[in-house]
Amino acid sequence: MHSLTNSFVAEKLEEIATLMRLAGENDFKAIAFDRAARTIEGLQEDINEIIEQKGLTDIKGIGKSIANDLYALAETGEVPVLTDLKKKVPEGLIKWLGISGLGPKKIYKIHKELGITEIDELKEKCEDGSVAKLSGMGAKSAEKILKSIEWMEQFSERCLLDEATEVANAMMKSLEDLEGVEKISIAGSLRRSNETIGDVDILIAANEKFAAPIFDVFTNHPSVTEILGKGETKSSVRTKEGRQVDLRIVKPDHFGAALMYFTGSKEHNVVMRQRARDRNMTLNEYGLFEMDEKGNTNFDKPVASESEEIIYKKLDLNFVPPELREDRGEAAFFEKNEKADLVTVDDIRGVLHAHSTWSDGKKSIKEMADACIERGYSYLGLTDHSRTAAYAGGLDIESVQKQWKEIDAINNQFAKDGVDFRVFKGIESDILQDGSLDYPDDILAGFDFIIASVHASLDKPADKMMDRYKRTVDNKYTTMIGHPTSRLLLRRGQSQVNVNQLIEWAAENNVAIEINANPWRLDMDWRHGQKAKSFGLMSAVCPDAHTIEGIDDIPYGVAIARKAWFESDRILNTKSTDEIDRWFKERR
DNA sequence: GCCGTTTTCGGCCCGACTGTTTTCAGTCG
Repeated sequence: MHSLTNSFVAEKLEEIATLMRLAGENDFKAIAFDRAARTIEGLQEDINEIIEQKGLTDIKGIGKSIANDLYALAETGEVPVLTDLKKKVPEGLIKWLGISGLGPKKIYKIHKELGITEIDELKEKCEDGSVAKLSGMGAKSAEKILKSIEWMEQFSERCLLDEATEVANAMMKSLEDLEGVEKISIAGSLRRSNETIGDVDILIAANEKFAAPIFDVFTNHPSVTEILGKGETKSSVRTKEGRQVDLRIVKPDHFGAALMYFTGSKEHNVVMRQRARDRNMTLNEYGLFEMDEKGNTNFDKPVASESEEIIYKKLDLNFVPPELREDRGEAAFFEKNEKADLVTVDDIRGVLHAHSTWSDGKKSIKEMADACIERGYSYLGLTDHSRTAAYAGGLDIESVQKQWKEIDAINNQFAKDGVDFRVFKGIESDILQDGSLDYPDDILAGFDFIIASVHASLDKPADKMMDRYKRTVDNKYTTMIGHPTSRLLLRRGQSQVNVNQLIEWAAENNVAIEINANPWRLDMDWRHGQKAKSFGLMSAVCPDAHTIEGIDDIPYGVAIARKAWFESDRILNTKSTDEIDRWFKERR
């Protein structure tokens, strides 16, 4: 039997869905695989156990056929249906999906009729007019494809949360005070705080007569390099960063419905529309409308439309925070509960996980501490690299002891000056090959807290990786696990880690798992939030700061913590200095 | 491919926009 991780299985199912679409199969079939992928990704139980107990078909969305595919995957390491699809659909075509304006149907058609599989070939066929000659295509389509390929070659399809936030804020600033703008909001995946963002969506409530001048300001914004489309209700631009920004202007009466609609997620919207239908109503971007027995709808008089709160209310739900709109149990939760008490940026009282010039940080301990004070934080949990991380200037035992003296001196000086601030002695200890920490016990005992992170041998198979983590979590000196999967978004995949299992072990041992707030990481992944919640797992929003600016990544981590359903009392660095000091001491 | 107190077969959420079309398919949120 092959040991699998839930995310690996989800990836396979997603791959099948993508290839099915490209192969021109019934789209509903592909949707079924997509659904199954998402379900397994969000599953709290270990997929291996479910497979062992032959319990896959008990899961909603997984029938006989997909179950058998997964039993085969566990037994042989391969899914027959995927192997077949790979023979049928050339790998090169998957990249074509990134070309805007090209979907699976057209890709399949072009591939079949022109016999090409690579983007370079597609470019040629667009240039020589072959693509334009195909039925349903034309000169404009070919030109659009060429432009989109050009863009793809220059920029990546998606960007990190910090870049999207900056692009959006710059645009919002130039729009929010314009005449006629009654309401303005970011929508889409950025409002939901996804870890990576494709397009930036902005929604404005304004009366029609103001729309044209607002769109003019938008398309003439200094950061705009290309206008992709300009209509009466929607315009799209490309910025110099390579991001697409969509602006929609709706009537003030429709703002709530439109905001809900454009915030998504698609999956959340589907559930909300289904909910509307169950109540003899229909929901679209203009509002929630009554349906009579014959299924006719009176679109002139919405039941609700002006605010999200009232629409949710009419659907018998309390307000669902945007971060949670992913169809992962939010409907069931907000049917019963008024709110989820999610952690906020203002709740964060201290900075845990930061580096100094002692290892690979750019600033001294004192400079980092001062920067924390300036930002209103009460403590700094300093965690330079441990000795095995030689590439990052990891500290040998002698250096550790010297650093402790420096920290003591700094804390004493703060006390003398009447500054209410404390530097905690921490370390980001490498998790060694065998799962042990990087110093002997007598040294480990001298730290206030220890973050244990994997920095080497990232490609070990899942069971080896989990053996390592088991030993680390069992070590009484481990306070927290750092960036559990070692992923770098858009750059490097994740290690084979059974995060569900890790959460159980950590919660049982009173070990926290950090949410690394660096936009490249945002690891642990928010998709494990429900599991973490049900086991009462503690976390901390950690900037992993190597510079002063790095501290300011904390809001991205808070966004992910919210998306992972963390209340403030399960986030360590919402505690006061005394409280967290006590927690560090008492947890052992 | 999945699912079911309207269904074991026939649906599967909804609308705008675009480019190609004389009525619509494909794409995109």
